[in-house]
Amino acid sequence: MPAERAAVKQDRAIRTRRAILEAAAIVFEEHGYEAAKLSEIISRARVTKGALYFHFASKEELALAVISAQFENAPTYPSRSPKLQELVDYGMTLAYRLVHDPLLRGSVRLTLDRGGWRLNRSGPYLGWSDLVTRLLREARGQGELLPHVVPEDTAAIFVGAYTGVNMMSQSVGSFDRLEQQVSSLYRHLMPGIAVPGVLAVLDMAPGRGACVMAEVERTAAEAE
Amino acid sequence: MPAERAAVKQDRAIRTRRAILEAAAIVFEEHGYEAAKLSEIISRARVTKGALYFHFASKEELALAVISAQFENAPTYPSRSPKLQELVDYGMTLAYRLVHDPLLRGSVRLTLDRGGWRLNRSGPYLGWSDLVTRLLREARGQGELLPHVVPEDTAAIFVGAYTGVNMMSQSVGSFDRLEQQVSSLYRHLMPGIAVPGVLAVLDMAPGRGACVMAEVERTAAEAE
Amino acid sequence: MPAERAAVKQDRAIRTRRAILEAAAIVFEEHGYEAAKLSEIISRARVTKGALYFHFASKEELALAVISAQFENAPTYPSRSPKLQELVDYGMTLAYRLVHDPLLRGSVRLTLDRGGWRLNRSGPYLGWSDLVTRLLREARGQGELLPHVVPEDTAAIFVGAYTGVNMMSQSVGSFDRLEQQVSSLYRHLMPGIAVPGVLAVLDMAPGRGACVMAEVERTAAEAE
Amino acid sequence: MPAERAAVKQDRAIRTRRAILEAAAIVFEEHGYEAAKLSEIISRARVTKGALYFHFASKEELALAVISAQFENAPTYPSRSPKLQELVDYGMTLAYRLVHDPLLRGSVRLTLDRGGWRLNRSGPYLGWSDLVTRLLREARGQGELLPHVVPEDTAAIFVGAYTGVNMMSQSVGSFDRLEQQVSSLYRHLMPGIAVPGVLAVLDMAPGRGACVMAEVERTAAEAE
DNA sequence: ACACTCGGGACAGCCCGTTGAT
DNA sequence: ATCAACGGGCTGTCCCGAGTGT
Repeated sequence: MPAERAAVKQDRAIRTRRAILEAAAIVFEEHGYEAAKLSEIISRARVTKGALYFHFASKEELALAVISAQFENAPTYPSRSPKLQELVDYGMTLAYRLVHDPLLRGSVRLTLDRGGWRLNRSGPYLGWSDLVTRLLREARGQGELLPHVVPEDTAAIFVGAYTGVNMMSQSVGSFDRLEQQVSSLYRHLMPGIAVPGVLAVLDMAPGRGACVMAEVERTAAEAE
Repeated sequence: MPAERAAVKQDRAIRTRRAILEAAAIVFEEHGYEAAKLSEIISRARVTKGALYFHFASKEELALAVISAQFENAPTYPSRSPKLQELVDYGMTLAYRLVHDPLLRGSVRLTLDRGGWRLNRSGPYLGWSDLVTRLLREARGQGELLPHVVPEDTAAIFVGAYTGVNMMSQSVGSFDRLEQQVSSLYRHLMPGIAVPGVLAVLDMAPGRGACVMAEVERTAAEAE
Repeated sequence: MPAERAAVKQDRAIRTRRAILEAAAIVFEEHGYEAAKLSEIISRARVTKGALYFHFASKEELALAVISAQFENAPTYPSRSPKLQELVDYGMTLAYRLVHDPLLRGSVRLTLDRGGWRLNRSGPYLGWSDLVTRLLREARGQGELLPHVVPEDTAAIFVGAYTGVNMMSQSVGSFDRLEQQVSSLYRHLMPGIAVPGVLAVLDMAPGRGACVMAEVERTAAEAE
Repeated sequence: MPAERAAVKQDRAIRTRRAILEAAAIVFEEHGYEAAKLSEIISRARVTKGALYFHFASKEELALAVISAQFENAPTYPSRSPKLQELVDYGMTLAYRLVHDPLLRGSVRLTLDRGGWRLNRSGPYLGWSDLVTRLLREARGQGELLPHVVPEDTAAIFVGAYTGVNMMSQSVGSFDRLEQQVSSLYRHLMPGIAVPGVLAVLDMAPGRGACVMAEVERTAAEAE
């Protein structure tokens, strides 16, 4: 049966592809795009150059594959009553995922390395800035923001600061503390953004990321 | 006069060295350490490989020279009455210098690329974190900080956020707006740090960097 | 059949590897290790640098491969009744092989260039000195040596003199006369080593090398 | 006084030249011509590149200067009654000088490295072979040689063997034993060359070199 | 379809032996 | 006798495709 045969073949192929992708993510994350060597990737993935070349036509394509692999399992977050809580949830969840998913880390590193921020608007990637801007606009509509806040500007600060904290965390090596640092970042930024009433009810604890992820998975399981 | 002769000789050499350094800073800033090619540096500096090798023994040494070149003309800031104003001044001045000094930009990029944050503590460089921590401690001594602020943690957030905003600014290309964005960052962070009385008197305007630099140069000229 | 698959692929690879090895031997022999240029080797072997890099990771590894390639087809000599005849046979055969095998010449040149004599004791190579010493000890046991001969010392002289004659022969360019010169060396040295009775029956003629080699190959063919 | 000043200058210049020459000899001896680096020579001689190029126009000229520096203080040996004793004296003296004069060692190494044996006939260098051949011819004229000896052939063996023993001695590191090994070489070769009557009276002891050198210097001092 | 061995060019960085401006 | 600059060229090795097998 051709279908079955194809399935069998794809099975092994998929495992190989997955191994290459993960190894690539790690190496890209560690050295950046240019400094990453294919040879290290293949030795880490226990495959030969031929295998890699079969799945990915070039180094660049491999990098793009790493970047876009993340979107396949990106979670969708539930709505929250103070809209700003969604903003917090997004950041905390991202921190949680960054700590646990090397592929996502590689993806982020590549995104920062190559072409910088502009390219992120293109492709399937909508851009954090746009997302944050939208959330802030909605929060503004519900009267959660202090009067002087301009959504676009604050979004830019937000994204920049988040990225910087993430980078620093990785560089310092205290990567396991990323969630705490992101939490701390929120606590530093929110007083300048949110009205007191909202600020008081926001949950910005370090464990928030894990909490939300668990909830998301639970609802996903129920839906099925 | 031997001194004069040496001066004459060093004159051209120093110009060459300077040219190499600036070209290197630009290229390093643009591509990062690994991806930067010596050939581009020398073509941009209008020198030959031999000239480069005469002044710098290796690519790494060149990078280190770019990094440390910044400390030679680092300004010293005057004390301020609200201690937090010094923190603002430091950041705003840095932003001002980043915009106007390509060498400094290259230095920062290299500092982020190579070895990350840890290495900065070694050498003559005390590390931004340490500096910020010190300033915060002094501010705490003068009752300028909100009670829940922990200097070390806040310093980490500060440095990370600043770096991220800087990076994003460069990537987006709207580098001329860096001072405004840094100013914006301060306005977002300070409400979570400073007591209201101090917050009201802090000058965090985008022009603050240029203002302080002018003052520094004026006093330097007077001292001489 | 996996063996066959490997054989097919290796076939071309082996030819390439062989070509590189021989070209390298010639170039190394001509210029010595340091002065030898990889570019000359690859142009002489009609391969590209990629091919070379696939088979040998570095210039040094290539040199080591040339050195050790000689041991793979080193012949084993039959025992002789006057033990000293074996000593003669060894030297004459070596001369014969040196004339006809460029790989062996390269190997010898490299052995002399790099690290000198000491390194040869390590690895699979026991060292000419040890071999000669052993043969002399056996000859002593059979009463073939003059009383004042000390095996170790004589072996050192032997090896040194042999090497020097070989070198000179190559340098002068009259390399085709190597066998005659080695023969002459033996005729000069043996009277100071062997007892008259043995000296009279030793075959030290220039053709001895070819003669022994033919015998060795004949027995090898029979064994198979 | 200009003459005196000039003399002073020459004095320093000569010392510099001498220092360069000795450093070059050591480096050339250690690495051979191609592998020797000018940078190592100048650092060892404590001079700058400019100084080197003031005295020697190129690396090759420096090498040639090292080679020919040896002839300036080459001793002239007295005649001996058995002519073969002169041959021994020549070799033993050379061994003595090799051990004590790094410049001579460098010269020999260069002579072997570059162009090999042929070039030695050209230039001011007459060639060991010719010298040995002449001595042997004279010995033949006085009936000191065994009947089957052919001066040219024996000279070739002699020179080759001597060179080889020297090389080996240096490689092994037991360079202090060179005189003993050369002595041993003579003892091995002479029985195949000299008639018994002469062989009995030849002085081939290891101390012979020092002995002859002392004699030479004594007569040189007397002549003056 | 999937995988691997083998080979192809192209530079990058390094560093070396050399000359001009003084 | 110096400092500064030159440009050639070597080794390493990287990213890739052609050819072959399972």
